Amino acid sequence: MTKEDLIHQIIDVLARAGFAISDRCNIRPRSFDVAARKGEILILCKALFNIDGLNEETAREMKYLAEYLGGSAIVVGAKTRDQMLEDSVVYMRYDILSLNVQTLNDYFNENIPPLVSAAPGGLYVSMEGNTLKKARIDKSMSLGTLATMVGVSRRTISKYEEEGMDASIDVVLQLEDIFGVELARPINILNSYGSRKLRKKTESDAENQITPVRPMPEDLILNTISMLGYDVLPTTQAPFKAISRDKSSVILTGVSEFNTTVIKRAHLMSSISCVTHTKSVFIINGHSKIKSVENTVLIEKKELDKINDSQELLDFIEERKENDDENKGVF
Amino acid sequence: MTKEDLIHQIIDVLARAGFAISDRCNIRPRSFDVAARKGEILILCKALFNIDGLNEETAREMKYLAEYLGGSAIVVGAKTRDQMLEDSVVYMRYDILSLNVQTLNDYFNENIPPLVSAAPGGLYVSMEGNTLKKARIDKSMSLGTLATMVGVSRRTISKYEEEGMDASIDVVLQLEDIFGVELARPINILNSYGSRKLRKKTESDAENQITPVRPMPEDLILNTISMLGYDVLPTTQAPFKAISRDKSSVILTGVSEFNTTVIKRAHLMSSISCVTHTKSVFIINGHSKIKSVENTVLIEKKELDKINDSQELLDFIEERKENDDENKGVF
DNA sequence: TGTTTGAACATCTATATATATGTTTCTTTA
DNA sequence: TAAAGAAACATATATATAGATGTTCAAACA
Repeated sequence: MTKEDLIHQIIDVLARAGFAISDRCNIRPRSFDVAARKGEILILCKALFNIDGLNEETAREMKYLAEYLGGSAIVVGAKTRDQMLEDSVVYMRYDILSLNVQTLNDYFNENIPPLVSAAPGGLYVSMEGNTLKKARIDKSMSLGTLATMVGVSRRTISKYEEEGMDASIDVVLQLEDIFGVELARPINILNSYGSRKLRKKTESDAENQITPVRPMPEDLILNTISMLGYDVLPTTQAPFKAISRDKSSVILTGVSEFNTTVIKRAHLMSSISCVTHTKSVFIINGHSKIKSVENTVLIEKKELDKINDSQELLDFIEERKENDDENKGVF
Repeated sequence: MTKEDLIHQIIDVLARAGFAISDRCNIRPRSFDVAARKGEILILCKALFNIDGLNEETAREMKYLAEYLGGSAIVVGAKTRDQMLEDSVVYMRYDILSLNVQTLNDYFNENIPPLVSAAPGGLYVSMEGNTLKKARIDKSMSLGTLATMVGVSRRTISKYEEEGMDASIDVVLQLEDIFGVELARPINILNSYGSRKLRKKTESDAENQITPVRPMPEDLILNTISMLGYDVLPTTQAPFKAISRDKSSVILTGVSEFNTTVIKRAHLMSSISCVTHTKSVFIINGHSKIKSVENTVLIEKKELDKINDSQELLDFIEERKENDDENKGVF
């Protein structure tokens, strides 16, 4: 089968589904091969015998055109690397959904959407987490019991339920068998959100818009520092909570209650601040038993609230550091 | 060798190179393991026995921290998948440069930068294109001759010279042998621009800033349309030059001289515009022998210049289409 | 100070992608 | 209209990455 045959098959499938189909795009440079419309549905379709032949620039252009024309970009092909594309499986190429003619036909003429997507590691099925959880609880089954039954870890079942992980095909079949309900989430060819990663990003964006995150006490403190005239750059995986900077200085900024780990963190921050040539401050939400750890200055929230601008903060830091040096010496 | 051993070795290497080294970061969540400074150089370093263990979020955080602290993020490890990391080779993991301890030591203590990078397809070396071209021309050798000598295609040699492609190791060795000059471009661990793809993007950005692209006649015509009040979205791989849209309509917009392919293009645009529910216009830079092709309206640049706003353009299109329908009928 | 919880790592597997190039097909030029 | 030139395609190869999970070690909790 050549690309030529492919195009004829694609046109045949879409025509039978009632699509109006444009002439073939034979002009170079080209991205898609045909456009097709049925009602509100517009498809820009590229045919490639080997879907790996799609190149990045072409993919970008197809997405771009689809966006501005209000349609969907897809690739229809026959093989990838050394194997044929499987029926009912979708593949992603530069974030463009790719499938074979049979799967296209099932979708538009038989009303059977694909259920399986190819991803690094193999073929996976996306499940309805709520349905699974409900079914499991209805049968009063624990995570552990179910996990053992289908041969995966407890953590994995838990992730299926919160839709944080796709499952392999045999696991889904077993689960559907156990509960007698459909769990597989059909894949919409027309508005594909691409990979799970992109899907997650899109979803969390949507969630953020709906339910504004309730600010934590620590965020309020960072906000206070920001009010003093600092750029506050929050971190998620560092020994400090943020990097605060203004024109003249950069400050590693820790924030927390006073607990046993504060001193450990403050030590580490001191060490890092020496190397990074920054200042180091730890804001304590509540009472602090000590005033500084090496060159990390500990400031209680009450004290911070009395400070009005960045210069006052710098003065406060310098003063406390000097006093402490006199009292305790440098470690 | 464990991660523990690795960290000690890294610290040893950096200490011998005269770096000041921070305490180890043992606190969770963590991204980097140690920070190290020497003069203006600041390194955030993570140790991983298997560099594949780096996860995306950690990589993002390391780049973020490095950027705001004015330093470089690197991963030092020992293996990837089932093989050891090779000496003098750098690997990319989520766009963070990764290497083994030996390569790190060569760089900072022996002043030997790595030359080879791992990429899909194998190991590659980046060459100085100008040096190669100069050497080849000095020996008055043609692309074809040289290509045959090292066993690659003419096109490939050409791409090496314009630095659009990296070469495999044996090719570089042969070339250096033939010309007796060093061609390999040393890799800077500290400001790595990541993959070739990223590098190209950065370079072309820089070029665009320095030498503003001279506008082509076709761009000027698109500009004219933009002046009429349209959003003009240029395309690079479509049978039309742009999609122009305002509040009420979307227009597939072709632009070129009048030549033999114009009619072919206009036909295709007509077909696509039917399917995409858009209008279709072809601006002719010069004289046009015909006024329309199916529902694609051909407009000479002179005519376009007389039009003052988007409504006038729409009227013009409708009028010409109707006239033509009467004269020639719909194809 | 144990105990529990969860992050970090190492590891396995199969897919996705970048480099490289020969062949085919379209476009342009003489 | 034929020849030259340029895309597009198919394909080979090895790396990069996502899903999945057991083990280890640090944090949080009682």
